[in-house]
Amino acid sequence: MDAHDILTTSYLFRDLDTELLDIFARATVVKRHAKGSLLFLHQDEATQFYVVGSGWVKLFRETLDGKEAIVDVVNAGHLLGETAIFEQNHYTSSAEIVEDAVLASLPLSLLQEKIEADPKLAMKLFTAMSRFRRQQEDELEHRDLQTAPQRIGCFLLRLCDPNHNGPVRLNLPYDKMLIASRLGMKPETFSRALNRLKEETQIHIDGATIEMSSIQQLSHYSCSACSSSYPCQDLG
Amino acid sequence: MDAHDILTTSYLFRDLDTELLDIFARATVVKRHAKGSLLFLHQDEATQFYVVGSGWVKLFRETLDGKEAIVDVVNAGHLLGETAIFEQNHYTSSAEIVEDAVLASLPLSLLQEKIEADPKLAMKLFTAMSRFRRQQEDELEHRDLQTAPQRIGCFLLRLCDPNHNGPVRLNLPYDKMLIASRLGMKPETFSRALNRLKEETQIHIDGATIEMSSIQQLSHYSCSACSSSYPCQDLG
DNA sequence: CGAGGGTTTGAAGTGCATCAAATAGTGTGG
DNA sequence: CCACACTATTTGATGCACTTCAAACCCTCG
Repeated sequence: MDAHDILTTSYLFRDLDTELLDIFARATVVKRHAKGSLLFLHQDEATQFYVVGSGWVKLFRETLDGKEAIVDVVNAGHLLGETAIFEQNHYTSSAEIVEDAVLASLPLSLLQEKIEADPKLAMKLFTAMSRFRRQQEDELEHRDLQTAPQRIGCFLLRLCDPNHNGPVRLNLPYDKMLIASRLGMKPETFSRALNRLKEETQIHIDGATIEMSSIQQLSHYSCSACSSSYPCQDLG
Repeated sequence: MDAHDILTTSYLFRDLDTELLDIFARATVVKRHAKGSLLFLHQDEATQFYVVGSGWVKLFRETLDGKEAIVDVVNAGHLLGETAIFEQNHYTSSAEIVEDAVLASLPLSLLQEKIEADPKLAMKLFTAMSRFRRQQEDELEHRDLQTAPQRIGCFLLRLCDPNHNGPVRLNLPYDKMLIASRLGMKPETFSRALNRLKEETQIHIDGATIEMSSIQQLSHYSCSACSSSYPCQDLG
């Protein structure tokens, strides 16, 4: 995958004028990152932002007493660190590679310059930020109103293609431990909640493989405790 | 308070070119809203956005089974409904007046038109969105990592002037019931947590009045369980 | 004064966390 | 290919924080 390919997986760079896209592509460095490596730290000085080409990256913050809160876990097509533009060039969270990843890195200064010059690009970044904001609101609502098994159900639904009909079979995208903290629970709770979900919805779970006879089986269970109805995820 | 006055309480319109500000001011309608009235509903078609001149407005969402999650409770200087621009002109939450309010209302179409034309205005909106996004991240972290009394302490700290030295005396800005759900807890829990906070920090509470000998008294207690150190709030 | 909501208090329940230990998986060197 | 070391996951027992349900108290406002 070259710079072009990775950039255009992100909404921000899709459908951009060829010249502008080329400018970004030429300023891009594509690099492989091993699982476990740290990309940047909360409150570090920021010069680069990233587009995920493949793999998974965890965004998190730590308190003084060593506890960590996960902000998000993202994969291909997502932006990392771009918000530092609006925060005096400091990252707003730490980022760690949790599954071997290929990342495109670009200078923040270039993004800053171009969004000020190109309203179309600015609107795209607005859309991306807005989408993330909405996701955060959903997340907050879920923590308030959904039970642990419902949150897992919701997480699984977001892995599905909402237009798919009939039986679904899917794999958990990363460690159960990580999914647990992504959903704001402990590994033990996750394990038990998954069992409860299995009992209460009749879906089939074997290790990291999930099978269900239909999406409705889950959405009925999880989405009743949410203000938006399925599919609630970002499309496109 | 006329349109100009209200608009310039918001970061979005402050330091704007006089001509542009005038265009917005002429399109503004200022209206008084009584406590209890609904401003708009989640997923309603949106044509207007608002700037709060005075009073308090609750942003919330409801699930099918009647539970509600509070997104935010805002006062003077805050924007309402402006994000509908990026959501196909639909509001992303409901809004209810919780303390008699004066609101300036403006057409979304005008905002849309002007941010596409004026990069400076666009950058201001970016800053406002970014600030809100950060606040949401903090909120999520707090729900994860802080206890109920710590969250109340954090809430109180955000009502203080961080540069103030010595004894502080302040009033709760709205109903305890509402503060409770703003912080994601039940009224009973709030009441008990407030007592616990009193015991554990030696601050003085009488009805809606809070007194403490210094800000440190609280920040030491609440901010130890948070990734950002006091003052964590948005300045300016 | 009395009605009605806001607030507090008490008693009991629920869900998730914690601590501890067993089990399953994975990768390593022999 | 096996045994070991190490990590991920599961299970059990117990504890704590917040919720729920119920009732009292308080405050305000007609």
